Amino acid sequence: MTRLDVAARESVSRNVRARELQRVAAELFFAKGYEATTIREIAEALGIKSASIYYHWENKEAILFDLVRSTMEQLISGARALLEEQVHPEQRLAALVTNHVVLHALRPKEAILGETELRSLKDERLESAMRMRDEYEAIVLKVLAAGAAVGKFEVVDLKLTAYSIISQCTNVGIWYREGGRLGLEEVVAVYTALALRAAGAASVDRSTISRLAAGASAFHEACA
Amino acid sequence: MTRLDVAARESVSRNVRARELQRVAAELFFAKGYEATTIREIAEALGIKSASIYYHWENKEAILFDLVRSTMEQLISGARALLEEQVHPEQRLAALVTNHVVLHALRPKEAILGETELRSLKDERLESAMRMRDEYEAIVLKVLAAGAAVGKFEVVDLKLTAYSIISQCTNVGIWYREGGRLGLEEVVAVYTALALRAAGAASVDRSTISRLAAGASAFHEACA
Amino acid sequence: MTRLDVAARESVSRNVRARELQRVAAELFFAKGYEATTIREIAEALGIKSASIYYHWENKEAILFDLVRSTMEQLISGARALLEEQVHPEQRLAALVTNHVVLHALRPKEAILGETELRSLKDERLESAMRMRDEYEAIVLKVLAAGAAVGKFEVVDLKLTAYSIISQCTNVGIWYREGGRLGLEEVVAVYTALALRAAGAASVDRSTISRLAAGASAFHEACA
Amino acid sequence: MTRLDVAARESVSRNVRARELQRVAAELFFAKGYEATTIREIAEALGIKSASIYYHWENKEAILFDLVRSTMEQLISGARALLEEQVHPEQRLAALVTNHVVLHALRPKEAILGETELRSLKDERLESAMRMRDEYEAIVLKVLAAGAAVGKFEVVDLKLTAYSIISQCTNVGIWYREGGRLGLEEVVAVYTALALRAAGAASVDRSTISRLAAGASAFHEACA
DNA sequence: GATGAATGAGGTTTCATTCAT
DNA sequence: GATGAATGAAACCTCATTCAT
Repeated sequence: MTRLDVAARESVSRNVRARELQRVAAELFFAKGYEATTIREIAEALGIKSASIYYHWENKEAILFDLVRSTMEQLISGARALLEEQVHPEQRLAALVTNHVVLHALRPKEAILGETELRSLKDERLESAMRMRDEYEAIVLKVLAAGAAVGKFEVVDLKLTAYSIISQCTNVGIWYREGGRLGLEEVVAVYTALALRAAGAASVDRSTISRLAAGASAFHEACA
Repeated sequence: MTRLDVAARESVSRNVRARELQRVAAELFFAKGYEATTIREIAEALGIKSASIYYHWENKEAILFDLVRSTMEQLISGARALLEEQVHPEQRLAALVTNHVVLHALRPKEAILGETELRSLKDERLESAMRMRDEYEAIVLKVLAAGAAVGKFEVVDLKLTAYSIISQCTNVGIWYREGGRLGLEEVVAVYTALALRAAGAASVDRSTISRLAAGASAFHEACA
Repeated sequence: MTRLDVAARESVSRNVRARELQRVAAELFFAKGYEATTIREIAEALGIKSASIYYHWENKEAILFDLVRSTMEQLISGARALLEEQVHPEQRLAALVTNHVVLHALRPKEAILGETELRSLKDERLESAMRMRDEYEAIVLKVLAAGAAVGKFEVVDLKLTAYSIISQCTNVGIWYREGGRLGLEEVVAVYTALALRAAGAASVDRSTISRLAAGASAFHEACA
Repeated sequence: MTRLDVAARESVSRNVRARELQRVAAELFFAKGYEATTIREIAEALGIKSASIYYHWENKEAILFDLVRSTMEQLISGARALLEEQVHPEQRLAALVTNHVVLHALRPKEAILGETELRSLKDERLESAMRMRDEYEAIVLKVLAAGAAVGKFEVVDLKLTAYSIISQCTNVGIWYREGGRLGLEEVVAVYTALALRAAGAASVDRSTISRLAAGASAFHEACA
């Protein structure tokens, strides 16, 4: 084995550990909340001792922050990627909704932490997370404002509509389960319809939904 | 002073203490979360020692449960009271939205705990709280279903629409502040419009909004 | 029992606890060092659980600081009290030495912590302790300088002589034990002789030593 | 390169590493104390990982012991070397003081550990270190006793005088810095004067001081 | 009604040390 | 020679809760 092989394998194994911990921590944080979850529980779920966690992470808050940051980054970059190919305001809004819904459906536990556990972050980590959240909100607001500006949307209140759309799409993570009553594309279709209604916009046809859902799924599955 | 007078005064002062604690605890639970809030902090905010809390409450969980129960009861009874006078599906949905928005605007800290801190309740208390939540959801679902049945609503998906409406109305507690950009009636108007759009329903006129907002305010202020 | 009685008894019992802890902590810090002493050991020596320590003290550092502060205050106030009655430079220096030696002989474990464990204090507590140490050094320096100014002392180097006298007197705590080879007054006599030699001063007669030793003993025993 | 050359080179590089670690460890132990210093800090200061320390040293205590032993050996062998050439009691005492002061001035951090951190050693290492300390004390006592026996010293108390001289000379390490108010020879002069006064002895002339200081400096610099 | 004092349980984190590579 | 990863032990400290007064 060459030196590079060793380095590569080490890097892989480090990533594997990190991924594993993120999965386990997200599960526990989602189920019990960050504060109610102990480092020991995370370690036990990983099959290691709690002290070993500290070789990889600075402290408990860093674990939460890693999760929040990585999902927020994925949310934002997914939004940007899907928006790039859309021109019409309705399709742009549909793209945003699809991205949001797909991420929250595929990684519900991780994705929701950015909403529910932000208050457990402190100082720089809190600021950093809030900056990302603001960045995402700005993207949504911009799409709504642009559609309203060209007369395609009839928005009751810009900010409140944005909040409503975001919060209703976030909801998907609470109830959606693979193999449930609705397939992922159908869920996307429902939330897109609701969002377009909230924006006072015309609906988009099903083929657009299909295309967007496929794109979003590909993007977010590649991230995992 | 008769025996009864003493009892009455004690009961009143007990209620006063209880109200005070509920206010303080809601504030802290809202700001830091239930798990991150300590009994000592609550006691300090009340100007007493932590041991004294246990004269009034069985334990920490009971404090949370009291808050959750009282706001859920208020939410449900408010909804029933406002619905009683409405006949048309649109007005009935508007009544639900108004009730929800007004309660969350007037008592944001208490009202949101039923969403965010439910998972800290256990056993019977958790079941009891979940039963109330289900009861409230059933009311919303029934209004939506009735409107759809008579062809006044065009609902994409019953359950998802209900969730959407509830979650977007709950949002109001996060940003609404008395004396802010929008007055309470305007906020009600916005959320009613959004909810009617989500339900695929015709809009209601402003005078209805005014009447409902006034009724809901009266109801919930009387509770406080 | 009246209210005042209760308050008095409580205050007494609090002081008793505090005294007890200071004795026990001084013993352990002296024997093993501050860092090597655990809160549990202190608690066990007191017959309580480690958590109980935190009802009385903010943290471990506060225990050390309490010890350091109280002995430094006693050292300084003892020096001031004994100096008040002395006029001649030799007697003033003898008074300083007597005070220092007696305190370190009576409370060796507490007294030495201000030298050996200062570095474990941090921030304000460290600054506060260093301010007291500087204050004490200034007293010694002033006495030496005054004696030199009137030609009664022949000081090789002011600062180094002060350090030497202080450090050799501090030494007493390491070996002196009640009932040992030398009685307290004899020890005072030895260290006074050494200090006067170090300062290039005439010796003082034994009756002065006796008087000073008695005064210092009375003062410091009253403190305990 | 022969086998022996390799061994020699290894031995040299091992010594270089060892010297480096001793310097770094002494610095940290001096600044923060042995207990408060971590193996990781030592490793970081050396630019290696903490696990690597264990290739060179058995454990943390061994690092401290190595430091204590090497400086104590140097203190004792320096004392013996300087005493060899002195005959008169005053000069012999001056030689002891010079040796002590010079070592503590040149290697203050290492030298003081034998006083302050002895209690962190255990079992054989503690006994070994205490034996060396006793050996050194015996040398000082012998010089004092010999001077007193021939009537050149007027000692108040043999043991206490020895302790006083040792402790005041040890002090030099706390405040002396190269390039400060006093040069090394002046410092030696001051402490020699103080020691001779403490012993009730006549002073020695400056040329003796110069000679002793030069000899001690040469000896201890050669050790480094 | 209130609280001083205490405590059991357990939390996060640190640290010296080990060992396979 | 060096280190990544892990760990046992234990440190400090927190907190809900109890109970005698």
